[in-house]
This record gives sequence, structure tokens and C-alpha cells, in this order.
Amino acid sequence: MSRGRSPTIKDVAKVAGVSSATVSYVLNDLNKVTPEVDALVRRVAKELGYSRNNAARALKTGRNNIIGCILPTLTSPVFPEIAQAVQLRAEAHGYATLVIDSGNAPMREEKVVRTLAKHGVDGAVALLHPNFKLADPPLFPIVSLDARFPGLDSVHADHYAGGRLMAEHAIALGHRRIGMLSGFQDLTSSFERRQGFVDAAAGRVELVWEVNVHLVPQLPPAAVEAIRRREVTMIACVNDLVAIAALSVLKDSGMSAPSDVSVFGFDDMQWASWPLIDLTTIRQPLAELGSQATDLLISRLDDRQRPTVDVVLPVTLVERGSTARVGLPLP
Amino acid sequence: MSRGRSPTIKDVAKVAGVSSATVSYVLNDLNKVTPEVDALVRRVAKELGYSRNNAARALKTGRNNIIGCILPTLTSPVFPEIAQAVQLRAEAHGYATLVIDSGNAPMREEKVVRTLAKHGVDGAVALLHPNFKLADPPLFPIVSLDARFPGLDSVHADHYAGGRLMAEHAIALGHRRIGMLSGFQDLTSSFERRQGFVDAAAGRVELVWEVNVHLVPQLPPAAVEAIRRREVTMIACVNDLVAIAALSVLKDSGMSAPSDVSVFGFDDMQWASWPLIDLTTIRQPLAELGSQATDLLISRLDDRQRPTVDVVLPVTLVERGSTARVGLPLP
DNA sequence: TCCGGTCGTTTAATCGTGTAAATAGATAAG
DNA sequence: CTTATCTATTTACACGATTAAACGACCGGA
Repeated sequence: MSRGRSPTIKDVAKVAGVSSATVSYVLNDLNKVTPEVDALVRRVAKELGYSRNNAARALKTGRNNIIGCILPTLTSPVFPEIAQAVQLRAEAHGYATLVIDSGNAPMREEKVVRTLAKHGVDGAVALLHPNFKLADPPLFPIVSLDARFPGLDSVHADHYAGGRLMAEHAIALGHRRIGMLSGFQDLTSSFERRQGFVDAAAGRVELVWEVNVHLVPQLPPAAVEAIRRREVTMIACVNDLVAIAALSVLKDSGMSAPSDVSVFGFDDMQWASWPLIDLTTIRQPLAELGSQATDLLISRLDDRQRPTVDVVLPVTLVERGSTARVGLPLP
Repeated sequence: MSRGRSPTIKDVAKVAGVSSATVSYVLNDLNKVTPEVDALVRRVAKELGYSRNNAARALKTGRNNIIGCILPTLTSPVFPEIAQAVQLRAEAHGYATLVIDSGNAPMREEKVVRTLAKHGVDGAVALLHPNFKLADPPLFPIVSLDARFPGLDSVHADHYAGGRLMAEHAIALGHRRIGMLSGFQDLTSSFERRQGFVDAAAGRVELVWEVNVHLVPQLPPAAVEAIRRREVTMIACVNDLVAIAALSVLKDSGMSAPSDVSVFGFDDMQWASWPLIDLTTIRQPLAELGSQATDLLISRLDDRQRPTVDVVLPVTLVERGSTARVGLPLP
């Protein structure tokens, strides 16, 4: 019976007593066949343990049923959550997902895209640096994550609104003197978060100091010094990772949040809720981001002509233990 | 010139004035051709921007140049480090990597394997639950991560030695009364870690209490109660995630490490070194684990007959701030 | 009875590579 | 000069699926 090889569409056809074309029609749900034949073919296919050869199908149709997911790194708490969502959604559509990290370097991003193209992905979901150069013509459709990108579909959280939310909550808690650890402004999301904060804070809050930092849990000396000056009642951070770095500096300096100073994050990554960290933050729906981007990509694969769309997802305030009301206004 | 389609091996052949077979020989480095023709073909291929169609090759050869990487979850600090290493190494061998999480459920593991098979992976690196049922015949070669697995190649850290190291360091610091948060013993690595600890501690340390916990950063009530009883000078944890959960409970209970009790982790995941956490732990070389497993898999793909091998990697002690010497022996 | 239209199924070509077998050309040996 | 031995290259088919086009059976209307 078993010839060692796994059964092909022809084996199924032979056993069922029909042609291979009929089998193909059945298995692709093109309902061109009578119900009896349909049932027969499906039964035989199941009995033989038939499973479609993806390579052959890809060769013939030009579609591989694989998408890519390009992220700056996997060793950050934020991105795996997105990757997981993409993968899950892709699988629901019958696609496999090639997760790949670009190592944060825009030059490597282009290489990564070529690598994916070589492996025949049909499209990709990608978190790209703004000065990423899109190949022309594009090797495959891309949906941009986390930021609008000219010429591409995109899905991102409402960073600007998040920034405003931060400022308004700070004000509601009575904070008037705030220090800011903002991201470098070439990254769209960092820019918009800051902009939202600054706009909402204007005239009501004094921005005592501000330092641009990389989105990693280590702070540059300038930031450490600023924190140690103890001039502010709150530190507003561009994301949770930076907020954790700030908490670390506080601890090293014999201070703590929120008794000496409040600390505010952004993202609500999984670990922000750990009691050891317990970070007040702006939540962006990471999983939602991933699954919507995937849906958008699949729809793009089915219709390359439709105009690009930008999906903006809402953010919410998550209040935890790293922030507190200011006791008395400072003198 | 450009016909819209990307150039095929035949296009290259036509331009170079040779047959497609010759081109194929050149591009596969089978050195069957004269140096001049070789050079010519390569030049033309580069000029046309030729890139091999992977689907066609896969169809013909039965190899897809894709490997799978099955991990319990991506939303844990430990596994992405492995995934990254696997991916990097696979790419060096010309393979792409399909990272996929099994969601910790052994039943889903078998489904995931079928999914990977459907997408035509040539093999996989996998962290499997011991009662995972290997299909017979196997759908593709698998290298087991983190634990020996009957019938499979494997790469894992020396958990037993790590357990011993833990106990010996604890003893050196003067700890005599220890509580243990061990993993459920059906998981090989959890079992071996505990065994190493117990063997080395025998007769020199009193194991005051022990609670089996899941490998997540939340503790069951029994564990929380045990910690609050304050009967021990050290808590030995099955991994860093659990250690962090223990630190959290301490904090919630108004205690802290190491002044009230020392806390000892295992893994040395990336965040163990954050000042907020600052965990003494046993380091297992995660990246090394991933890359060695990948090498093993590739070598297996080239020779299905060779006997299986088990690679055991050494672990090391990393001393940080969550443990301290015991001031005075308890009465 | 004959023609045209439907419908279900089969035939046959095709996708881009890899590779065994055939071929041609050159060289060496007898 | 013929024949055998290589070697570099080409010819030709197969891999497993999709799909346009051909086909044949059946039915209804004139």
C-alpha cells in the first residue's frame, strides 16, 4: 500500500477512480463537481492521508502561503506579543509566518526584505524605520506596523492621543514639574508620543528637563544625572523599557517610585504589571495591532489595486503603583 | 528587456548562449563546466538579477530550505533568545526559520508538527514535553532542545550540574535552611535541576519546604504562604521567572532580598541583570543552545543514518544582589 | 430527428528546477 | 587511421499541482 512516498493528487485520483483535475477541483473548493464525487474524493484523500504539496502549488500559482513578520528584535518584551498575534491570525488564513528580526538597523531591513523575497514570502508585516528605502518595484506587499508609511497600508496605535493622555493624567495628579525621557525623534511613534504630551501639557506643566534616549533599558549618563538632580515630581518615559531603566536608576540612587518621584511608561508590555515593576502606563493593544495588520496584508494579497488604508487603534490609561498624587505643590 | 516576470534559469541560459542545464550546474557549484563558461554564466545571472525560484527547487528536490523552531511560547524572556540564535545560524546555512509556539500544551505540539509538515519544513528544532508522541514514521527530523529525548538528537544545558552548583553556593554562603520552588517533575529539566540540588545538599542543608509551581511569574497560594512563614534563609527557584515571582511576593509582604531572605534563580535570562531584579542565578548558554541545535539539525538533514547525539552544555554561577551570606547560623 | 446549451469530467499544457542519459568533440592509444 | 576514453555540454523528462480548453452525455425545443 504505502510506497514510502507521501501520496500525491494522482494517487488519490487513481484510488477514487477519477482524474487528478477533479481531485484538485474538490480540494480547492471550486464546487464544480457532483456531491457524490465530492464526498468520495474527500473520503479517499483522508484515508490515504493525503496532504497537499505546497511547493508544487506555489510553483504553479506563484503564491507560497507564507508571510513575513519583520521586527526590530525578539529580545524585547513588546515585539513577541505582536509576532504571536500575527502568527495566530496568519495560520487562521492558512498562511505560515516567517518571523525575522532586523536588528534595529535600517540597512539590515533592506537585506532582510531580500532574504524574505528569496524564500518566497507573499508579503510581510513590518515595523520599519522611517528612512527604510522601499525597493521599486516592491518585491512584495508590506503592511507597516506602528507608524504610517508612505505608499503602504499601516496599523498603529494612536501615539499622539497616548501622549495627551499621559499629560492629562499627570496634571490630574497634581504634577507641575516633569522630566521627560523621550525617544529619538526620527522614529515616528516616539515623535508623536512626545508631541501629544507637549501639546496637552502646554502652559500647565513645566518641562524641567528632557533627554533623548534609545529604546533600551539602559540610560545615558545625561539621563542619570538629570534624574539625580531631584528637580521633578514625575518622569514621563517614551516606553516601558525606558521607564524600567528609570526605576533602576532611582533604586541605585536610593530613591523610589512613587514616594520620591512618579514614573510613567508607555506600551503596557507584559511585565509592566509585575509587582516588582508595577508601572503606570499607556496601553497600546499589541495583539490587536498584529492581527489587524495581518488581516490587512491578506486582503492586500487578494487585491493589489485597492487604495492603501491606515488603521489607528485607541490607547488607554493603565494606572498602577509607580505614580501617585503630589502631596503639596512645590514651592 | 524586462518582461514583468522575474528571470528564470532559461532566460539566463538564452542570454549566455548555453543550455539551462549548464546554468543549473554552475549555480549549484557542481563544477562540471569550464572556468570560462562558469564565469560567463555567473556574470549574466547577476546582470539579469536572477534569483532562484525556491518553490521549483523544492518541488524537484524535496527540500525546502526551511526549518521549524517550536517553542512553548514567545512571550517569555527565555525562548526568544533561543529563537534568535536558531534563526541566525539557520540563515548562515541558507535556511529560513519558521518560529512557532506550541502554547505549552503537549497535544498542541503534535498539531504544530503537522502544521510545519504541511508547510514543508525540512526539519525542526523543538522544545518538547516529554510525553510528546513522535509520529511514526516521523514527518521530519527533530532536534530536541533542553532535554534528552529518545530517538532524537538533543542539545541541553547540564541542569543537574546547575542544581549542584546552586546547592554548593548556598552552602558556601552559610545557608542551612532552604525553601524550594521546584517545577513539576514531569518536565525533564525541572526534574534534573531539583535532583542536582537535592543530591548536593543532602545532609548539609535542611529543605524546610518545597512547592511545585508552573514556570510562570505567578505563584500558587501554597507557595505564597510558605514564603510568608519566614522559616528559611534562602529560596531556591526552578527558574528566573519563578524567582521574580518570589521577589514579588516578598515585596508585597514587606520583605526584601537579600536582607530578609536570599533568592536564587536559574537560566540567567536577559532581565535577570536589571538593577530592579538583580538576580543571582545559574546561567545556561541560551544562544549557544540554539545554534548548536541548528547545526545538529542541518547535519542530520545531510545524513539521516548517523546515530543520534546528545550535546550537553556547561552552566555557570552568576552572582548578583539577590543573595547574601547568612549573618549568624539560625538557632 | 437534429441542433444548441448545460453540466460534469477529463485531457493536456504549464510553472522553474534538477539530473540521468545522450551526444558531440577532443585526445590518447593501438 | 581507427577505436576507445574522457570531458563539456545538451536533450529530455520528472517533480506535483493548477487550470484553460476539449469532450461527451444529457435535456428541451423546433
